Amino acid sequence: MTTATAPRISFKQQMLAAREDAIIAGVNRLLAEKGFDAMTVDEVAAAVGIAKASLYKHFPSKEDLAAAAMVRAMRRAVAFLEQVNPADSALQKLRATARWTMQLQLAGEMPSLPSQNSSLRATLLGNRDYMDALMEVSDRIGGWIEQAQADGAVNPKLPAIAVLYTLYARACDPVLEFLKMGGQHSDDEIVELVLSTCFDGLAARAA
Amino acid sequence: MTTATAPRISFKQQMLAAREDAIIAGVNRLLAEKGFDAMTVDEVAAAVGIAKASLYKHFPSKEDLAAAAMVRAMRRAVAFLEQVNPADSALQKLRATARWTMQLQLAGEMPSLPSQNSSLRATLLGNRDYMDALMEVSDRIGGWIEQAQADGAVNPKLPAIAVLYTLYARACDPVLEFLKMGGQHSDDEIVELVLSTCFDGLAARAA
DNA sequence: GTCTATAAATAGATAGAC
DNA sequence: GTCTATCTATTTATAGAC
Repeated sequence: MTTATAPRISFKQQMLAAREDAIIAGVNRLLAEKGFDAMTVDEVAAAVGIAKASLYKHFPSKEDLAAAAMVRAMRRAVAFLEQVNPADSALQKLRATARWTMQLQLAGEMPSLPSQNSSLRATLLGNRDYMDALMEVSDRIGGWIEQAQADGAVNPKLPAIAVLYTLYARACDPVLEFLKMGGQHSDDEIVELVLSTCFDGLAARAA
Repeated sequence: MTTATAPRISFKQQMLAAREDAIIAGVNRLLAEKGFDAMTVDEVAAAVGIAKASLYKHFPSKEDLAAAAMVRAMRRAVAFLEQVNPADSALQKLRATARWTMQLQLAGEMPSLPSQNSSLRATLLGNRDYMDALMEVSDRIGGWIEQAQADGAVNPKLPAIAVLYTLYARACDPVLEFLKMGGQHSDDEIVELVLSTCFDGLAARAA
């Protein structure tokens, strides 16, 4: 068989994958720092230490570049959700997930949501990998939300979809950046403060 | 005296002000729709129905254009705060204010916060009119927050500045847009849902 | 695949006639 | 002040040598 040649191919592929990982990591950081519109391909090339033309050998356009970063971010989210302690309550799982996203944001690694009329949005809606990962994330978190509502840990009167959107929005909450800039609190304190305020709001019973 | 000529001058000035108001209104809407980076001066000119060069007779740069819109938005906020019912409790005043900002956002008239590393940010920090209005807004709301905490209507253990930032952030909360896109709720329902969730979180006592 | 050099398109800003 | 036409710089994207 070809057992002797397989490692060579795999090695090349690993090198390629490693290079592309470095590119995507740079894109991810720039997306978190300044957003898609303000990010330039030149900056990406400079950040990775590669020529701009080489970037275009890997990704056909700026939007595909950003989409690749968003796909990686989504898959990392799936990977996080898969390793959450199954013994935890649904509420604990939700809190752990929200905490993770907030820590990511404070670390400057959370690409901003394409909530605006960005050209990136249409690209993502047509990206199978992204949409699949997004669905996987939404399904898992959605299940926990329903369970938490059944437990009475989250207000059952809230539409589950509204709770899901709220958790997505908190992952990009500018309050984190504001408080960090204030310099009065540690990152952990900021996260716990926003986390508590968020979940206290979700837990409240209707009057 | 010149009482006879004064109306003519005033009329011209009114025309000028009206034109500039139209420009700023267009900028405000575009800022709300796509943000500063994605907004182009050509779009502004097209929206107002004026030549691009004419725009530059009124405002020296794109950033000054956006800054003018942000100043108007801030002054409108001051005007709103000044007409809030003084008989209301501090909590009611805060709720009314947050409700107003959310309604503005759903109406597509809330310019996004310059929270990112936008070049607009430095411009605003150096803009006296903007900073004055921002301080006025922060002082008024900050006073209500402290009063609401004294009343026990807002958790006194939360730093007042964190509450203030939270209210600013809710004015741009993408949850509103998400829920609106879902099409399951009216604008009023969306506002009340997010508003309640927000203030329930702020009201909760520490364990 | 990576590079340098360059094309092609766009955006911010200006010139100059009216 | 408003317009058309243009400039200049930037940006996305590509050509072609190695």
